[in-house]
Amino acid sequence: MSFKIATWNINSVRLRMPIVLRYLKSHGPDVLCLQETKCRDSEFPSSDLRAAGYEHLAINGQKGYHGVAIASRIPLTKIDKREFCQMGDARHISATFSAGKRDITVHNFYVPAGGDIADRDLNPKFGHKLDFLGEMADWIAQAKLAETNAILVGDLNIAPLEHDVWSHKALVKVVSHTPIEVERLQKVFDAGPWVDALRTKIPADQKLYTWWSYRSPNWETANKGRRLDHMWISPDLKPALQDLDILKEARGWDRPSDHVPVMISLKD
DNA sequence: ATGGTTGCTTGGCAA
Repeated sequence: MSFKIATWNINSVRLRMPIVLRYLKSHGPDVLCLQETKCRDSEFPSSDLRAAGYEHLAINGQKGYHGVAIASRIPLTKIDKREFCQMGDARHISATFSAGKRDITVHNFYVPAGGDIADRDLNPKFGHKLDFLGEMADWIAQAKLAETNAILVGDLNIAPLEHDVWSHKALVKVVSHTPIEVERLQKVFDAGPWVDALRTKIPADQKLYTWWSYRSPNWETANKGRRLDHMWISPDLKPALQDLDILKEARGWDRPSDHVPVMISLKD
């Protein structure tokens, strides 16, 4: 027996319902975490997800921007949302579910993208991103979130390793891959400490991407991707980690998100 | 070096 959990920045859940349902049908995650749903809770396509067998929903949305949600085949309890940086943004939701003998809590995050200029004095959005990561690290450490039976997923908007981007040299000053962001993300990681599920399965010396910009019409041949989406697990879950599936093919689906779904399976 | 595209909305951000 194993269970599957996936994360996907969907860039408007209402617009993407055809491909969400396609993914659920073809890959059957037990739990799907979405980011950038971009709609109010009342506008969330709950009935379509329920009809597809994902009856248990945890939604934290807002009009037009951000928004996170968890759709699950198995019951969700202890649904909780946390606000960061007193911005009122919908960027986190958590829930607990039973997987075999374990009760696992998943934290679903959408970290601020941070704007275009990697300087907090010139660009408040970059400062917000750094502050958000600081609050994440403090909370994870204080609440001991990663001690046991915990998973952190989401669009963290940072590609930390050299081979998480198509060219380390070309992107080292580009927001998402700058040393200060990588350092802040590392503090969030160490606050667990977490285990990087993707890099446990695919070594750090291999290129690995989950996002390809819309601004490249030939995204597939150019392949200038970045690994912005992450799945971290508490150390006790590492022996249970089975498979990893990064569905690059979904970037080529009709009216795609610029991110692709990432799924791990864990034996229970 | 710059601009490239998409979504939410319909002018201009945000990503």
